[in-house]
Amino acid sequence: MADKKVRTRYAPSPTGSMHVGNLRTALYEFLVAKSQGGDFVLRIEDTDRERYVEGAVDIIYKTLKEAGITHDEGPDIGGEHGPYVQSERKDMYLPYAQRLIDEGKAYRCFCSKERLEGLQQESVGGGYDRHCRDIPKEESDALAASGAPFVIRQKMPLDGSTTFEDAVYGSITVENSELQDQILIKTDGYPTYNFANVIDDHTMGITHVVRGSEYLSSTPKYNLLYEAFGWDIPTYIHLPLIMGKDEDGGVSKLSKRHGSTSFEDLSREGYLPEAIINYIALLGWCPKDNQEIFTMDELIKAFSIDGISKSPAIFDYDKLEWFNAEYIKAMTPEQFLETARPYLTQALGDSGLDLSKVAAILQQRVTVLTQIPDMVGFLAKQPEYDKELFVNKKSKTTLENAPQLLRMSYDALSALKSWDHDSIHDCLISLAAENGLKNGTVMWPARIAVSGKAVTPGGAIEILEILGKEESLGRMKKGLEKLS
RNA sequence: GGCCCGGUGGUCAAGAGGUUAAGACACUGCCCUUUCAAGGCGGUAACACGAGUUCAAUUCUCGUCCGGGUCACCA
Repeated sequence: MADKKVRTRYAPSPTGSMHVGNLRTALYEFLVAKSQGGDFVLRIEDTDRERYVEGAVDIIYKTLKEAGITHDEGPDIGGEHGPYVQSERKDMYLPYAQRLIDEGKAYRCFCSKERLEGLQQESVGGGYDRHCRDIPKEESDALAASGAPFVIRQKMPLDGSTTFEDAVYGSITVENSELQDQILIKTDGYPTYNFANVIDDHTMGITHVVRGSEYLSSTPKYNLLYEAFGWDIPTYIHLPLIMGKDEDGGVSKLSKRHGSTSFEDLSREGYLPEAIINYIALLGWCPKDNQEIFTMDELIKAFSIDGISKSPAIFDYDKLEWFNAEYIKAMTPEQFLETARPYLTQALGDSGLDLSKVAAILQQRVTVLTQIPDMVGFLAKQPEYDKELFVNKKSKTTLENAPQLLRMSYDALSALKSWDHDSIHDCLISLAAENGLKNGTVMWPARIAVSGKAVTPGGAIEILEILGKEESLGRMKKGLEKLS
């Protein structure tokens, strides 16, 4: 068999923001294709007009773009297999369903929703009873012609079993008796997801179907459809689910109640796209050499299907945060300044402070961008603080010695001609040396006075420098007053 | 409930019939230090259980238990 070019597709429904589970599926589909020199296709599945959300398609484009997952074909860029929006393909599906009816592999079902609901209530897990499966052709045609609403169902085999191969889970067999006569075309004329999926995947030449393992049990239904049409069955790659921790300690498929689970949310909360992608790439897949940090190109090179695991993975915000911090630390100072700028501006406004200096003390300490305003707010406006802050055991400072120490620093700094990092540093360090004190003993009171916080990004020297001489001395003076 | 899938530290995970059962996150100890971080060096912690196969099973088989998924005119 000649090697066909690998083609995968990401087929989201425009129903809102992009969940990390979907994002991860998109990523893997992209990686499956790209790691084998194939194409990655974007297809919008909007057959459910009731759940359609305005603007959701744009979110998909935006998310994919920010995540660095680029498609080769799609609604926005076209391609040879269009249209790429299911609603625009609507007319394609009915003929296929009709063909199955003509071949006796499908039939019209005229049952009302009420009847079907009744069936479900009668027996637990009991589904459709194939009531319309054997309506004679003439009768069916006449009913349809009379305008009676109907759906089209596929005739499932009554006995035997269906087996399929999954690239991750291996061989899976399901008894056909478990399968219902699935609906292909809904009353509104639209195809069901399952049906449209098969038709689209086939007509778009998709070779590898990558999706979450929640589809594992419905895969036989897909295969029966491929078989009914006599089409080649694609390679199935089912992905282990991403789970979230429930409040009661249990776990379940990751969803909104587990917190921020969409790319948008995470991004808004200060996680970098690269970090999100890197993290979810490793949720369910492991490289041969255990590398942790990956660029997208590296992922493409390292990715292989046999590294995909079978067991579900719990989404771990701690690890995501670690990745985020790694990416932040790896930025150039300029890059970090730019990504931090909105947050810095939010906290510091037009305080006139040198943002690049502020960014510099932040870069090694920030793990999530949204922490920034809280971390630097004290620079713009000193918070109220308790004089107890001047007490620090490790630095050997007490309420008794703090006034003198602070006074000492104040005088020395006042005399300083140039106000830059080195000058301040030398000034305070030599002050400590001359008085036989630990550096920390001198630095602690100064830092507290100037910041009003027990914990700050950067030490006394950095904060003094950023604040400038006038503001620094002003704050120190207030500190002295507070101590007296 | 039926069916399907899974089960290595708290989390992500590598692994192989014989290993001191990797690594990362988290937690934690020490060092460094101008607070906090970052960085460096350590530490605690795992093969769900019971049979079987085998000289040898965490690894293969079966059962049990536990967990998850799925059973729509949703996707």
